[in-house]
Amino acid sequence: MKQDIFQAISDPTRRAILTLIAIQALTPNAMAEKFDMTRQAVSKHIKVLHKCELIKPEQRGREIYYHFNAKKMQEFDHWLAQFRQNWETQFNQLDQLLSTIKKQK
Amino acid sequence: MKQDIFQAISDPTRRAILTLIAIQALTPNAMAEKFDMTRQAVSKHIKVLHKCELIKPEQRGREIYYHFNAKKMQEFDHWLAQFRQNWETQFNQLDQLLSTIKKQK
DNA sequence: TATTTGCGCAACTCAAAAGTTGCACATATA
DNA sequence: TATATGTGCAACTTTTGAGTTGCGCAAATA
Repeated sequence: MKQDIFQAISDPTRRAILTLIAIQALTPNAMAEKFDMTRQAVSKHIKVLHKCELIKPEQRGREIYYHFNAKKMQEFDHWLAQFRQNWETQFNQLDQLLSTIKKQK
Repeated sequence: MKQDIFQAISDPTRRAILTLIAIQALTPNAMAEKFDMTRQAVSKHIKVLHKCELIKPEQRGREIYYHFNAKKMQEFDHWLAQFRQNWETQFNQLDQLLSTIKKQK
């Protein structure tokens, strides 16, 4: 199994988990109650998120609270940076204009 | 097949395609030359990217130039926005402090 | 100590997705 | 017109991943 952050967020359940624990750390059982699936299924999603370090466990007795890891989430932000100029400047429109000119000649 | 931008971005080849065409529109053949796989395999990735509108085709004779659609990529940026406060403020540290206090009592 | 509870791990099933080969079709070019 | 080229589509195989059931272990509780 890959442990890639992009693969990790491709699943809707895992994105929901991240949204939940970004507000408050939760245990696997607490998460499972929110979704219509078994604890083990949620546990598998946690495993994926943990492997790629998007979440961090904190053991408290027999319970494990999973925390959101903002630092890792920033990697998405960095990856997106390469595309920012494509929407922050008129680059796109310029590109399209050039294409139109090429087509016409 | 889903046509979800998160699912589309989860594949490394598709991310590479996006990086390539964000700079310059390319034909499927031109893309396939960059990767160690058949044209048909690349074509399938293009189909996924096209379905979720991360890329836009432009027919020129028998060739098809695929353009990067920055507008769609912004949806990813917007999703990420919900987590920005988690790294832009001291929210995390505060959360950890509260947890520590809870543990101690 | 015995029982309950919270959790992770392993084996399994089933569905989805990645990649291949082969084909059809339209546009170029000889 | 005949041939080469660029592309998409369909059928197929193989791999991956989501979800289930069953188990074992450690911590809490009676």
